[in-house]
Amino acid sequence: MTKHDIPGIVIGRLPLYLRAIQRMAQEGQRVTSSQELGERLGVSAAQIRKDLSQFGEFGKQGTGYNIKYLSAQLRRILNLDGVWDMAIVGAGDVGSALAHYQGFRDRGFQATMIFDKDSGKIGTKIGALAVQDIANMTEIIRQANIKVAMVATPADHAQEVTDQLVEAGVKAILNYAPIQITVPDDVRVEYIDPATHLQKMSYYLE
Amino acid sequence: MTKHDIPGIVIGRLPLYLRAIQRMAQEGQRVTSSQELGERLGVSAAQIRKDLSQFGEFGKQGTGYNIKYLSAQLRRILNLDGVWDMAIVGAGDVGSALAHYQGFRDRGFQATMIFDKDSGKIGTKIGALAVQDIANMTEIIRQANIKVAMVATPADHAQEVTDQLVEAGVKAILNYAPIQITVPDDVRVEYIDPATHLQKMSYYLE
DNA sequence: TAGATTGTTAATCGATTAACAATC
DNA sequence: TAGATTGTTAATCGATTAACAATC
Repeated sequence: MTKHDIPGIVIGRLPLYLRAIQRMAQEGQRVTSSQELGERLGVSAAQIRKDLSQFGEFGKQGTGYNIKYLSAQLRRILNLDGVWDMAIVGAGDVGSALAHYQGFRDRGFQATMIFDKDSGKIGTKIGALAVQDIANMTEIIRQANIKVAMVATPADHAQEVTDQLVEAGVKAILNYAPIQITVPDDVRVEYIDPATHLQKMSYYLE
Repeated sequence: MTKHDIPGIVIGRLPLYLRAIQRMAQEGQRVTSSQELGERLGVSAAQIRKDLSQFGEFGKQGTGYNIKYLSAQLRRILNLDGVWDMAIVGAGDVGSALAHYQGFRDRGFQATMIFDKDSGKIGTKIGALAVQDIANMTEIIRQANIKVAMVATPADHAQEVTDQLVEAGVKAILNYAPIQITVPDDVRVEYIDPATHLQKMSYYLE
């Protein structure tokens, strides 16, 4: 089984399944079914069973899925057994909010460094992180063996910063800049752009 | 033509097309083709032509699409001719970053109010906005005829806050809380959860 | 006119769902 | 045992792509 045997659209749903069952666990629930999970998430029970069956047999006929077990399996599949260190590029409002955000840790990630090019910001602290000079970024990231980064610069610097991250060995980039960026085949990019989400919805307004 | 004749997946791509051609316009370009646009966005030329053809004929054989014209048409289709006022719920780091964010305006939205329940925050200013008491939210939003809101509360308050927004007449919600929320059929919800994006990518790491 | 590119149809591809035997 | 629910297959549904006549 290579990574590419499984459609990306299936992989994209696994984190949603994980989030939902972790919440169920928090609420003290021990077992769930594809039906219950599907209702919570607004997807069909058949789809959940089919998705999970791509990776193994995690349920039991008649009773459903043990939540702790399924949670552990999903974390294993998604490479979330440890915690991935992340770099943040850009110490504006978005980068700052990301540096403060406490929610990553429980879900397998933590920001360990933040970079900016503004000399007025370099050296200041954002939460627990001191802003570092972007001029040294490539070397520092490579040294620390960081594989995950979040880009929170203005659009017109995003590609340049991305090139440096790739050069430094980063393999997964979460891009907050409202622009498409180009990377080699072995690097993944995901996008977060609130305005595009809002525009999707405004179509249906009025 | 009702709104539901056109697949949501097509609507979801229009903002990306718009973003790309607005950038082209900014760079002084006057005309583009489905091929060029597709290369920029990593989608096929055929898909772009097919998507656009759902709404009309915007191009010219032999030459392509006039950027200003296509941009205006997309804005019209997406209901972006004016500026939609938005409410922000939750004045933590995320709400605060959203309140400061200058990028919405050019893309058809602006935050005009922010609410929190913390009496220590109520009355303080975040950018141009004074934090208001969430206890008065429903009334204030209804009064102002606000149709769009962003939820930036902790997960365990997101549903409660959503119910109030719906009650106040909001029809589009961008939810930053890492939890699925339930709304009536005539209300749209989009989700932003950086951790799920990161988890999608970690599957491919190592 | 020759070259380029659209809008659209038909073919292909892929994803979702329904159904059910297996079995806890 | 009877009831419930899985994992999986086949059928359905929907989205993408290829191809090309129309035409700028």
